[in-house]
Amino acid sequence: MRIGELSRRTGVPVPTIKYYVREGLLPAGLLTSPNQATYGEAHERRLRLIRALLDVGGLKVAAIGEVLAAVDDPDKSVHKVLGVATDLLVPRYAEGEQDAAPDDAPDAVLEAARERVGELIERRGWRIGDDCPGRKALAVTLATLEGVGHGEFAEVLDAYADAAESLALADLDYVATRKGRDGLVERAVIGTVLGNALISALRHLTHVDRSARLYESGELHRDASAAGAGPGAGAAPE
Amino acid sequence: MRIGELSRRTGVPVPTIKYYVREGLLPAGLLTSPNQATYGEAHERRLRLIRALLDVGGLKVAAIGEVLAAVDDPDKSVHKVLGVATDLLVPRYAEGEQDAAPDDAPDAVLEAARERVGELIERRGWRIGDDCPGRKALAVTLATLEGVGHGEFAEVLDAYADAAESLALADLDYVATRKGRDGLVERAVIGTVLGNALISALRHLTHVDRSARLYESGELHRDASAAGAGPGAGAAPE
DNA sequence: GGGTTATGGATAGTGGCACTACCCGCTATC
DNA sequence: GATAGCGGGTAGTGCCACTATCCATAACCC
Repeated sequence: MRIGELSRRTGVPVPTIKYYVREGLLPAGLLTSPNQATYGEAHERRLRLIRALLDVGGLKVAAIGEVLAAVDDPDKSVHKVLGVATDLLVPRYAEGEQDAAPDDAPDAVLEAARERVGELIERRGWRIGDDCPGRKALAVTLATLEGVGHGEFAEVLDAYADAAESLALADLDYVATRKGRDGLVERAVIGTVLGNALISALRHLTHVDRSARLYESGELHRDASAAGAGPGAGAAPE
Repeated sequence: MRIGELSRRTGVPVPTIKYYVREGLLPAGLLTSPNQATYGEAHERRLRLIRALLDVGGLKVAAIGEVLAAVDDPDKSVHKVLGVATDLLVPRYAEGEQDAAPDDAPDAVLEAARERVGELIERRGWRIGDDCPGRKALAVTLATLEGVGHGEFAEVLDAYADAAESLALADLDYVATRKGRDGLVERAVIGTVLGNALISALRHLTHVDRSARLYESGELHRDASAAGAGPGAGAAPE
């Protein structure tokens, strides 16, 4: 097929497809003459994957490029590709994140949180390297909780870790059914990214359900004139 | 305190604080003279909350404005505020999301996914309105899975739902310890947003652990020269 | 075979968003 | 009284995911 049909099939505009090719997300079409190329089913799959990672996964184009480059590199071990892939999915709290009170305590809170993360990992027996970005991501989250005065929320950490382990088991059921490296890696990427979207949506639903049961008598969420919340401005708290 | 100290305490630049005030996220300081104002501890808390929702929660400024406006509106019931808050956290798949093949099937896949979501909700006995955005969010995710050729992943849906229910229980333990409306609502918001970040980070860690156990003998994640993945370009798949 | 449409390739521009710079006249502080 | 900080406003910045435009050529359609 040519680019027009690829565009029609996937709903991605032609210029956008060209853009993805330029960015290295999508391999160029196979040239049949100096200025004519054809695209195969692999291109279509790849394109849909890109859109999934972009729209549902919320990854940015550059990150997708890195993930796909790792996936396409046959020299990388499964473990390493999975490492790259999952690393890219964790929001990259660049360097100086958090409030970082310059004179008070630069990041003593963060350091304490890191420690707690280490304890958790040890308690769980997880095999995780010292500079795995997930450690920092979790520590930043815990530190942020402290920062907003909700450090107690961390008490549910173990319940969350239980849930995460159940999810990992479920993911494994899916991923490990494939034997070939490529299919396996793709499943892992999909599982990680879309799995996050899945759990997030499900959490939303369970929260709505809980809220309905507890704080509202008969009315259902969004049945009446619920939400809406006029043009969001003019807050007047405290 | 004046704006400079507020800035120093939270690490947020003064112009940014002014920007938040302009956007209605943060109430203005109390004027003591025509051009002099003081800020209290409530401002500091609010500011930290804004940064948490922004940096860790990934909400955009406008969405934060809506959430806070709802939180600050004493006329809104707990259930409604929670509805607004959790709604804003679900990525707003605007309208025409997904691939949307224009001639093939406009969104038959999406419709089928919606149906499956309905069945799940019924099966679970969740009390959720028909136009709750979470339904769509979940349906979009399922449809996307189909689109990338991984519809089978939806088989783990029930396992995910189990996990989501456990998490909801844990959240409840935390939220319901507060009785006053305001504290309760804030806990709910925090729990929803930061809880997502928490579970996402924990999932990352469990995946790294699983990956290490399964696909690598002794080496630990990121111990050696793992990731890195040079300038992401020049992919050559298929 | 001649006109319309689509294509590959490239450069430049757009729109959204979260800030950030700059300026003014005034005020707190040393 | 000098210096630094402040409230308030407008305009600009940097990043990012596209999108527009152009060109010469190729495909398709009668």
